[in-house]
Amino acid sequence: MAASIKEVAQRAGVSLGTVSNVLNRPDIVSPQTRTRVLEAIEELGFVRNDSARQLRAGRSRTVAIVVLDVSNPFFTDVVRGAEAVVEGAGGMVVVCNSGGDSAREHRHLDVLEEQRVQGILVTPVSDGKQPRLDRMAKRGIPVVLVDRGAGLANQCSVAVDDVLGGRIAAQHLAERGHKRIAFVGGPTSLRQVADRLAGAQAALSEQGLAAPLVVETPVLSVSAGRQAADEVVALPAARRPTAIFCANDLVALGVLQALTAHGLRVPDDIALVGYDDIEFAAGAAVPLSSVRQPREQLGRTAAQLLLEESTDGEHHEHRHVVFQPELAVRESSAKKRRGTR
Amino acid sequence: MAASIKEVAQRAGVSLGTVSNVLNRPDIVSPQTRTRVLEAIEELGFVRNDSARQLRAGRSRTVAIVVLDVSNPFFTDVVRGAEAVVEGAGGMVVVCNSGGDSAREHRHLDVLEEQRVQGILVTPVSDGKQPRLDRMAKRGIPVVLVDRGAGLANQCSVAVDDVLGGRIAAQHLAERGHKRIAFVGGPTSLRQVADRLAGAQAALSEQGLAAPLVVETPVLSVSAGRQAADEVVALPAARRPTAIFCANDLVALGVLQALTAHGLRVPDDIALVGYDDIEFAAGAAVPLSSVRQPREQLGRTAAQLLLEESTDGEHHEHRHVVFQPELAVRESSAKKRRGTR
DNA sequence: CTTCGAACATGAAACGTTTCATGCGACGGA
DNA sequence: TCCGTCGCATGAAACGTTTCATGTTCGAAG
Repeated sequence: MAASIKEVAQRAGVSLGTVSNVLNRPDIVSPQTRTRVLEAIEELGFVRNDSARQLRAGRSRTVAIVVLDVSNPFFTDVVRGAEAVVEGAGGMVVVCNSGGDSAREHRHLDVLEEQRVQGILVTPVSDGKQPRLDRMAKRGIPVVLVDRGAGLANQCSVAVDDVLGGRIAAQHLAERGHKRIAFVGGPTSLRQVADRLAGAQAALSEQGLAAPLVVETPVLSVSAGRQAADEVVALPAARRPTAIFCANDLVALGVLQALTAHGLRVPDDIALVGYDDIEFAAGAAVPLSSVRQPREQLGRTAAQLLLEESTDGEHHEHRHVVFQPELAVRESSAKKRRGTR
Repeated sequence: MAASIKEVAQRAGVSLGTVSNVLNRPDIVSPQTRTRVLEAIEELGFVRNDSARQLRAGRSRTVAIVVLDVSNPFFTDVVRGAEAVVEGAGGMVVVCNSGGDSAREHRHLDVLEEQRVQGILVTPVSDGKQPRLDRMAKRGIPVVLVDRGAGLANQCSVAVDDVLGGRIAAQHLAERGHKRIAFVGGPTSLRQVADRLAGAQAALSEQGLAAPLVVETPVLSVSAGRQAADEVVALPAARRPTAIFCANDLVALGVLQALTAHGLRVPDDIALVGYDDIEFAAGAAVPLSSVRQPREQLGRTAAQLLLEESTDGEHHEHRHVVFQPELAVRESSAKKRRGTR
């Protein structure tokens, strides 16, 4: 069905090698032959067979990114960043979705390995050691870890400093004059949640403030946030926090809704800071202050590291890049707290 | 670097063809030879070269999906649906992101064609005729259009009936006793918006109700919704609608925020229905009624049509499947309007 | 003891490229 | 006139599989 180089050669009345030259080094073939070949290609609707090309060449121009969840805006932004870099370098990105399922991740990696992709950006499902990935690294397939396992020896990695993020948020609230601050989010078994909490605790203790009241939620969702806020509201006024730092914007939105429903005003009665700066944070009823991660940047850098490693080959020095989050200050934490308490 | 079948054969002391048999039809090779080969594979860390396999076999087990926007939950759900079906059939899905950019779409399709993928699910950037896609169809690459161009002759397609969606929403509000209903959304040059509006208009006219007040927005966003709601609120009470149907949930959320800010209660003063049933619709301050599209189903069906076409080959009858949206009724439109006016 | 078939294993051909050493004119300089 | 070069085209080899017609061996049936 599909025409091959051979048929093109025949039709153009040239040899097979010449057609290949037209395709790959058009400058070394005479203009007239070239146009003749190009015409033949056009007429036959010839499309290069990438399998054959790759088989011969040994290398591919495809970079894969295996994400935990295609529907998570964090990853989609990372993907966009990676695309920008890879396409800029003439390559192509394919996105694979592990969906947090270890078996699917495994299957994806298998296939990608068989495809001999140029390299893989991956946020592995499990956080620990990765013999699988080590093996690939050893085999010469560049792997860059995204938002995971900074510090492993066999791969480059990019990540965002969640401890710092928690610190920034808490510091901001402290500067605004808040003394009783709560942390809402969970489960703390998630590294991200634990880090953000740790950062907040550290910042508060440095400022000489009391440790935050921690309201742990089972998941990071709007409704979990609402329930947690109900608990907070139920506290006697004297012990009620004047500010809440949420582990994530979904939780923060839930908290915001519940507070509003109870007649408490944000930020006057209780200030609020979220995390992730999702699209809805700025669009919330009270625009939400939120810790922003440089998501596209993360993807761009990951892709750059990958391409570097791909070029360097053998003697590549693995690097671990850690980005700093920053705070987007909006109305939910805008005002200075007047007076003490 | 990477071991080949030949080396495996050598190490296992068998012929090259036998190794291939172990890989592809393990049953026809004796257990002892098989284990010997498998051991060799293990020891050498052999990984099949898919390029060679595909070159020889001529066909691929990869299905591509080219989406308009990876960060749009609509598409990510479609992707998940397609993945379920394709992986169930032993294939693999790769996701490509055109980002609404025609040139990128083109490049993606080029590459996919070169890769000889099994088929392509695509929501083309431009809505009209697609000589490009026709060409692929002619060449025998199955293409299924997603949410576009139902009615074109050369491809299968799946879509959701937006006219019906608009109709359902308006009907629901009419049943709740609303007489003055507004439509907020735009630009109406978007087919989706126009269809939803048309459906709403049809339903209202059938019910003998006045045509809806149309507040056109420049885009479908939260802030556009807020602005539109400001306009509505500014109307004299006698002309103010008692219900608003929004072209999309983002707009509806904006409207909800603005109404609340103006002291109007939802649904008591004004009822609200959105479209898309995004995750935040149920989690909004007032849980939002919304027209839900069967997004995963869309992806599943698209993938099924693709696989069918792939199997049928020549004499395949293109099909156009249109799904019906349904209304998720929540608090924002829950109550019956008491009395007339 | 021969013959047949079953059960496996074998090796060469083919898939469509890219690459590279080689061929072939023509042209300019000695 | 001859040689060296330059510019371009050529064709065969190689990439790693799968497939298929062809061996080979062994045991059972005649």
